[in-house]
Amino acid sequence: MKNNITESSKCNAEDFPSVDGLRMTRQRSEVYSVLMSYRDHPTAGEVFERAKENMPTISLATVYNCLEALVQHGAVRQVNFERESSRYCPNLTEHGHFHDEESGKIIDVPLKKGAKLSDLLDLPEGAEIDNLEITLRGKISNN
Amino acid sequence: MKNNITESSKCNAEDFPSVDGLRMTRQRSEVYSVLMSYRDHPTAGEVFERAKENMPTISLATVYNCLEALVQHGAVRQVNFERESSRYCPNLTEHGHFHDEESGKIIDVPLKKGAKLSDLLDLPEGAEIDNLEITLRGKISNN
DNA sequence: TCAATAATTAGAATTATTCTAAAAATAGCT
DNA sequence: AGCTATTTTTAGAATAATTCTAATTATTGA
Ligand SMILES: [Mn+2]
Ligand SMILES: [Mn+2]
Ligand SMILES: [Zn+2]
Ligand SMILES: [Zn+2]
Repeated sequence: MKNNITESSKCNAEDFPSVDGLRMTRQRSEVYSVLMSYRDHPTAGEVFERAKENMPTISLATVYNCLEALVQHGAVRQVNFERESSRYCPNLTEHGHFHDEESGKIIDVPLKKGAKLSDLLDLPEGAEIDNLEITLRGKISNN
Repeated sequence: MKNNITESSKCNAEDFPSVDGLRMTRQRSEVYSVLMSYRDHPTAGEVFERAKENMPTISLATVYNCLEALVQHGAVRQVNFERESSRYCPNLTEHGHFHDEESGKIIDVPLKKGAKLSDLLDLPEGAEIDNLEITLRGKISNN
């Protein structure tokens, strides 16, 4: 029952009126609410399909523009798996992504609190990390 | 003076005659030696340019085919940065990649020996990891 | 030697994304 | 409110990395 969006738990664009220094147009608000409501990792095309339900006139170019604006303002994250189309993630906590090969699902993988990256990696001398991406692929053996 | 390929240290295709269960054609051998000689992270296009120096008739389609075969047989690794073209890595030890925003260079980041991924990540119950990709972007402050 | 299979090749096709340029919306004045 | 500058949206064209197609060439192994 985790992360299951019921009809009554769905949000509307007006529930997300502002993102820091970004002018909130109707389209940006709609795209943002699509991501905040269904908390999965849709592609731009999937965001487009969902956004059209509420706003049938929105264009794919605008969805790309809105996603870019939201990413640049740190409101959502862009995640990439191999060469597949980019996906967009509403979870702003530090986390990686596990791609389940069986179900195709993408699962957020939280970074353990207090864990330091430098415990795992031999970082280059003087490296200042602006961005970290951790991607896992595999299966979930449920028995 | 690390990882500097001098003229005399360059290798030729015949220095890499075999990769486990993969039929070693002239083209595959050439592509493989390009990767093993210059130990950086070239794109398919860059591999193509380098391979043509020794084998002017090789085609880009073949370079893509060879790279795919080498990746599938675990002889080289494919690495992706955001939506850029794929790059190919000859380093088979477990490591991540640091993309230096200033120089554009890609630096291998070794995993510390003995470090466990589960110390850093809250992996999903029963996750069997087939593939791990760690990508870092940032600057190197040298002072 | 001779089929069967696999690899290479040039060029066409695909597809996610970006670009272009015109229309619409918005913001900041007066 | 009107006016103007700026930003955003939009449809459709363009781009570019990669994959596909179908013909040719190379290799295997009976
Ligand atoms: Mn998938
Ligand atoms: Mn770069
Ligand atoms: Zn996520
Ligand atoms: Zn590498």
